[in-house]
Amino acid sequence: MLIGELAERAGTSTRALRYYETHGLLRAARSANGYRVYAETELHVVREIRALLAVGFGLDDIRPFVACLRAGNASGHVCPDSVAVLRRKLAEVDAGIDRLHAVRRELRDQLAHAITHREETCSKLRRTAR
Amino acid sequence: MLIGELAERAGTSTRALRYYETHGLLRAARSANGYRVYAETELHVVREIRALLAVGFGLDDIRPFVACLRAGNASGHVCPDSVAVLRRKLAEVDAGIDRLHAVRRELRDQLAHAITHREETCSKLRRTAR
DNA sequence: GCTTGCCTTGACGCCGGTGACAAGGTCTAG
DNA sequence: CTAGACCTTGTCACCGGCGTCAAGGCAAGC
Repeated sequence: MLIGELAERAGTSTRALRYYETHGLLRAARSANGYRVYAETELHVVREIRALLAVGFGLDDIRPFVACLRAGNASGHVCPDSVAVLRRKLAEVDAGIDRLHAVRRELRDQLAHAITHREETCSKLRRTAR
Repeated sequence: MLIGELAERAGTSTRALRYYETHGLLRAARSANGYRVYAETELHVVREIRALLAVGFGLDDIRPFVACLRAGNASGHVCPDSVAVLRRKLAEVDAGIDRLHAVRRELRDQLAHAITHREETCSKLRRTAR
């Protein structure tokens, strides 16, 4: 399987595949003419990568999952390193949610304040605008 | 007030202030030698900018708030354009929270699945690891 | 042999808000 | 006169996951 076919089957671009390779996530043999030749299993690897990227993982986070797949597991999630990353990401997501809630509160307060004081303050603005 | 003093009083860097100026947020007169000379009011502008950046706004989002301040309002939040941005940002934050919740659910499920299948699948990994 | 379509590496662009550095002008105190 | 503490513009670097173009090699059908 050449890079174009893999890209199409995985629903991504050749550029992305080469990028994953330079970052140690994908493996390819080389044919006599220098073309990358992929094993069938790499398709699963690429799909794992894409799925995790879509969830918001970085390439570094994904590395353990790929290693887990290569170790012969049906899922990349079952190895200790993967689980550790999953836990860490879960904590990060929780932190992100908290932060967004704080921002949301502040935005709502500012919005409420803005609407309350709209009459008095914007009368001045309306006068200057005309 | 020169740029160094404004930077220190606002708790930021001269680099940032020049950046804000190139993006149309800050205004400065020039003295005979070419130095930027800031009016006292620019301090409030810079503080508004920093506060909004800290909440997660981009410079483009901040522009209406600065305009609102310059129009003579005590707060940059009270003008229609600012309120529109606040509403939009609030919606964005809500969307972000929803997305993170979805991610969180998925992570939790994958984590649960990984732990459930740890025994059967990782026995193979442990054997290869040794 | 020519075209077409695949493949290769290399390198720049993006987005946003700076940090950091270069090479110079200016002002003030000693 | 000089040191040093300001100021100026301009440029590169960063982060991440690619898109995109450049310039070229290789395979296959006509």
